[in-house]
Amino acid sequence: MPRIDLRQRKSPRQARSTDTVETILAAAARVLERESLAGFNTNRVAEVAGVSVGSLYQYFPNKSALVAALIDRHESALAASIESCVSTHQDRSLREALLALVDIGIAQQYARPMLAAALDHEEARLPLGPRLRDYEQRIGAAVMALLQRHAAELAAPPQLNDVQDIFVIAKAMIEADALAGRMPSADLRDRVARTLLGYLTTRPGADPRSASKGSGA
Amino acid sequence: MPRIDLRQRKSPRQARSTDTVETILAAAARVLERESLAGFNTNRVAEVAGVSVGSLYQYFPNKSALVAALIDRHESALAASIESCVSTHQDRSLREALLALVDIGIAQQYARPMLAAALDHEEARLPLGPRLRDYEQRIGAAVMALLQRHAAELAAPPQLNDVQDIFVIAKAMIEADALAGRMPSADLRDRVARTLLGYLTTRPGADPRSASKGSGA
DNA sequence: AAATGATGCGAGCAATTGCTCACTAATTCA
DNA sequence: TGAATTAGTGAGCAATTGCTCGCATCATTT
Repeated sequence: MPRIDLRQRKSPRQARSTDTVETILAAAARVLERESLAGFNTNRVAEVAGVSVGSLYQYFPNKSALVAALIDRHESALAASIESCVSTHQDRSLREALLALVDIGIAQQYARPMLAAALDHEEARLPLGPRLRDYEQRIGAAVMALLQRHAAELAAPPQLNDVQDIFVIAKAMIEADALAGRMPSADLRDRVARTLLGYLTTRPGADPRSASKGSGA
Repeated sequence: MPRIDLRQRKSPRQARSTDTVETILAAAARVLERESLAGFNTNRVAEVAGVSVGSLYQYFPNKSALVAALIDRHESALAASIESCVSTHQDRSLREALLALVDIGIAQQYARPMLAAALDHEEARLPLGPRLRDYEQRIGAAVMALLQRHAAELAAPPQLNDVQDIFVIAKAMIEADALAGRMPSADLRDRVARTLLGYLTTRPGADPRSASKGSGA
């Protein structure tokens, strides 16, 4: 399984090749969301794109690079949305800002649930380049800024840990909802926001009993 | 891609064939956790098991059925653990019971993180049979019983929704932690328990502002 | 118009895959 | 003992896969 190299093979110099790359990526997304990873192969992508395999391999060195490009776009768009959202909701309450962030996640997941899930899974297994790290860092910074702006309402000063937890919790709840039904549950955004708020505003040792026990079965 | 049938092809009648099935399943688990789904193929599984492909296909009708069997065992064990845990912690505090449940999840995820993640992913895509539904139902009933025992401490009477959310949240947080590092973070169980408690004991409309808005971007 | 390069094509190779089938070996039963 | 049943084998087929390469077609520059 030669899954090592990642970068785009060649940059399109003419307008029509840019279109080709775009068509290929769109087709890749469609194949990935319809057939999942099992049916995702370069021949099929080329066929759906109405392009020859040769053209595909002119711009992407291998199959993984195609997926990587998809992930890159997805993550880039997410980072931009979140940064914009955080700055737009600067003087809103923490709850409102969180709700807005949750809405972004819902929009991303519900737009193409299968695609999002597939990309998510591949993201964990692929050797993500510095670009991806950068997006994640930007997202982390934006959310951290939001938390610091509302530090007074928090149970503890915001840590990097908190940002990651928030992200994981929201993503999981939304993904579960998205994979279960075609439409988002009516109370999804409130449930997620409530969970996040509970996480952020509850003191570490809320319950007096068994506060410092460590060994369990 | 003929991925339709699922059931075991033949039941072992002699002792040695039982061993063979066991060996095959163990090898399947090892291959799945080491090579992920990409490198998971029946020839490789048979090779690792030290058995011929023919023997493999005598008990499992196809590749998917192998994975399904793995999922079945995994889920069965989880259901048993949870039922046992809930009944063991009958007269403990809600927090202690939740911590114990979280410990079960941590144990399952950290024992074989890659395997757990792979099975998790396949579980969503495979046509899970009635057996799986049964396990999930048992888990749901056990957790629901726990919640009802502590209904007084809850913000609202426990719903099926709550059980699912709890499950999703805990699983996601643990999985994220497991995929990040080799050892569980020191504060993982507390963070998860805190999140779950926050979820359960926070009133739906905690923040007075923007309680009943539905449409967002 | 001619030269140069960028873009696109698609047959098809080498490798891998899921899986079958004709067969042998072990076990159980009579 | 010897048939009948169960278990195990592995070469290899048919299909699919990722990917290359020689060649045709376009666009741009001179």
